[in-house]
Amino acid sequence: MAEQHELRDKGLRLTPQRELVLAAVRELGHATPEEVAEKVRATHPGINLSTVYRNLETLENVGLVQHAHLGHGGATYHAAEELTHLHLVCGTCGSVGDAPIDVAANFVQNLADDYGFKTDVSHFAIYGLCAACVK
Amino acid sequence: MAEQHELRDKGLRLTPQRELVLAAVRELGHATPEEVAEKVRATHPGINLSTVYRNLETLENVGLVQHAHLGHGGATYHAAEELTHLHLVCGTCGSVGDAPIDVAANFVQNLADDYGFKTDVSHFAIYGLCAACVK
DNA sequence: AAGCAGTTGCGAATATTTCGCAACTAGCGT
DNA sequence: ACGCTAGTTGCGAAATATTCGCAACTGCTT
Ligand SMILES: [Mn+2]
Ligand SMILES: [Mn+2]
Ligand SMILES: [Zn+2]
Ligand SMILES: [Zn+2]
Repeated sequence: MAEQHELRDKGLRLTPQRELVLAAVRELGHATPEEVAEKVRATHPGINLSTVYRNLETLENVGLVQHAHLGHGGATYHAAEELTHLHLVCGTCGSVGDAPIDVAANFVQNLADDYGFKTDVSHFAIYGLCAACVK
Repeated sequence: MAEQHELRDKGLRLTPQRELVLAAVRELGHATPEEVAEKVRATHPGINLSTVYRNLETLENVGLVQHAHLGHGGATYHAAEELTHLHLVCGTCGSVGDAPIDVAANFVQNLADDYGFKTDVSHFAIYGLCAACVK
C-alpha cells in the first residue's frame, strides 16, 4: 500500500493538470513556464498559465522539479532526477551549451574549503563566449 | 586635446543625468536600475526611470559599466573598472557573499581547455548554501 | 547665434509573475 | 455509492519590471 502514484506519495492531489505539467517538464528537458503550458495544451487545451506556475512551484517544493537561470530572463524548469549539468551561455550568439558538472569539481571544492559554501553550480548559467564567437 | 571628459571621450554627450547615473553606479558598488535612480534623485530629483535604464545601457555599450545577475530578479550594474569578484548567493537566507575571481581560475581554465569557452564567472552569481545555512 | 542630432520626460505598451476569489473536484470517511 | 471538505483550477485583475513612441529640450558643432 504505497506506490499508487508518485504524486500521491508526495502528499499531492493527483490532478490531470499537475500530472501533465510534470510530464511536460520531463519531456522538454528544460523549459520556461510558457513552454510547459504550450506543451500541456496539446492534451489539455484549457490549462491556465497560472495553474502551470502554481504546479511548477508545488512540484519544486516536493523535489520533483527544479529551476535554473539560463539567461537574462526568467527561470527554466527541469526534472529533478535529470542528472545536472552546467549551462554555458554565450553572450554574443546566445547559444546554450552543456558541460558535465565534473569540470567544476575543483571550483566547488575551493568554495567549500575557503568559504564553507556548498555550491550548486547548475542553478545559474555560466556566462562567456562560446568557441565559435571567441574567434 | 582629448581628456575633456571621460564621457565625451567615449563619444557620448555629457548630460547631468548621464554623469549622475555613472557616478551613482560607481558609488553604489552594485545596484539595480531602481536603486541607481533613487541615488541620482538626491541631486537631480526629476530624473525619469527610463532615462536611467537608457543610460545604463548606453554606458554599458561604451564599456564604462557592466551588469550582473545576482538573484532571481533583475540585473545589477557596477562600474567596469571595479575589480570583478564572484557573488555567492545563498538559496536559504538570501545573503550575497563575495569571493575573489582567483578561486575560479582552475574552473575557467578547464572550460577554456575542454570547450574553448571564454568564461566570465562574475556575470551570473554562484548559487548554493552559505556556511551559516549549511549547518 | 543657429541648427541638428542626441537626449529627456512622460505616458502607454509589453512582458512576466502573482493574487483574490468563486467554481470545481480528488480523496477521505461513512 | 454519497457527501464533505480542503486542495485545486480558471479567470480576471494586480503587481513588477522593462521597453517604446513621441514631442519637447539641449549639448555640441559650425
Ligand atoms: Mn546578463
Ligand atoms: Mn533561482
Ligand atoms: Zn557564441
Ligand atoms: Zn545562507
